[in-house]
Amino acid sequence: MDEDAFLKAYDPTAFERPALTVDLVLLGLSDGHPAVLLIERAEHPHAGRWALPGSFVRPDETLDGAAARVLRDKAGFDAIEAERTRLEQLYTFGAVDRDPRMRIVTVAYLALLPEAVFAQVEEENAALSAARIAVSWAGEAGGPVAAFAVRDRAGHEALPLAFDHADILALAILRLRGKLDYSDVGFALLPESFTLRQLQDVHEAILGTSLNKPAFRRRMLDRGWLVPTGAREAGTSFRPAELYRFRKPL
Amino acid sequence: MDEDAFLKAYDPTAFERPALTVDLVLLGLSDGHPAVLLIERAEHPHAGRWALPGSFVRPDETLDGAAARVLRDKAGFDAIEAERTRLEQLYTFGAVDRDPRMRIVTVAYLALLPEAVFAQVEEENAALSAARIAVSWAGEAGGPVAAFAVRDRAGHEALPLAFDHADILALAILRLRGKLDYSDVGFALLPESFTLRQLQDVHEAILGTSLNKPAFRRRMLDRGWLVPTGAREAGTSFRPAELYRFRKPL
DNA sequence: AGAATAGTGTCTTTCAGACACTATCAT
DNA sequence: ATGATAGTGTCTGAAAGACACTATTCT
Repeated sequence: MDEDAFLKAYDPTAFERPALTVDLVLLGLSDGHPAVLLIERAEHPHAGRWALPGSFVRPDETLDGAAARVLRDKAGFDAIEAERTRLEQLYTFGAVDRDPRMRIVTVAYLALLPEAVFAQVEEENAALSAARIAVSWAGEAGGPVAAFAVRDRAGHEALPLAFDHADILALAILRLRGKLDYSDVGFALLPESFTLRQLQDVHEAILGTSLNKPAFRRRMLDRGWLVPTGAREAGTSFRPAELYRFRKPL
Repeated sequence: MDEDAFLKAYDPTAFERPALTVDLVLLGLSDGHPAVLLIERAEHPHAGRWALPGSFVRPDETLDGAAARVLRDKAGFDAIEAERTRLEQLYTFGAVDRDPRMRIVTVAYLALLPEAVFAQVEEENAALSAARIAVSWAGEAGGPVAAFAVRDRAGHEALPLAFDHADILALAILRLRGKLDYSDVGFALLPESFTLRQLQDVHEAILGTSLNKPAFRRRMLDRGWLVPTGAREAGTSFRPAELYRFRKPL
């Protein structure tokens, strides 16, 4: 049986196709802690639960294109912000019953938002809320991830996520953690200029561990990706730290 | 505009959906070199070109399930072999014009086959051929990958790949390379028992570099994943190397 | 001056690369 | 014995962890 015979036997127009969507994990920092932008579902299925922003993929757009459209239409990014935001494909989720309405396969994307953008989007877009992420460290090899509402975290109650979006979120954190050390993702969450302490805090928040200060500074400075701005932190009641800017390696 | 309004506006049953397929990158070693199993397309589109084995995703199966089905039906794996083979999702390709017939989005999977399985499948399944992979190292950051027929490599002419399958193959090699150092993928290509030299050869073939022998041995043995079998290599005209078995870390 | 954090000097340990050396097997 | 590869001992240098120390700014 060769491929063409197979294609005839399974003529796609004659059979039902799964629906295809994209879902976006929009990560940022809220109070120095990792957080994600979520939409509260108003109607069922999963009414009252929180979902990642997403959309169906149209026949005439790429997957990346669909993800970029969600960024504009559902997260309210303007063209410039959307252009600047780097969307990275994360994984494709295809469990048969992941949506109770019908068979839907979703391609998950991950984007890291600078603190200012993250806060602004959450403020301007009433449909979106920032939810702090809490990671359970059961097995050290990447346990389950729970999301908490960043505003209503007095009781530390978990925000219920819709569909399999908790799995998607967990994978996003793991991906981020894996790339933290050898890529420039650590800078994507920070504003234009930042201190080394802020950078270290971001790394520690994502990794869930504490890092050695001199070693961290050495590694970061030796890479040559940091340019001192000459300016210093303002508004502290102690010695202000020097501000650095991230410059992509040549 | 909230999600439900959006869902109403884009009722998926009212609009055309992309078709969804899975494609498998079945990697193995041929003569110590990385190779992939390909199917020569008999009819157009892309007649005469070589394609990764794949299939449409059925409504009642997961993506992983569809990939496993291709392994059995198109690659001719029996149930036991298919069970043993670990399929890993690689990436989802969604360019609008990647297939000339219609809009098809494909989820690519990667599997590593032990030498014996690789050779056996190629021999028994007339539709499949092993093609050696050649990697161009233009930019050091992962340049284009070309596939050569392993049998007809006298002239070193590139095998033309169908659709965007060259891109898929290139990404598979990059993924493999990235995981080689911190995972156990290096063992998946080797037979049950193997020498440290064979293991090093596999690593060098995938990385495209030569490695330091004492350092390599130290790293591998210190990980505690290797168990000496007590037996030794046979059939050499020199000192036979000790054979090791891979044991998963506890 | 005191408090609080920024930033550095240095010792130790760990580990990869390099190189030379010894060990062992077939012929 | 010879040839060829397996396998190891050891030196060196690079880099991380630990710790203590100095520096700087605000109140």
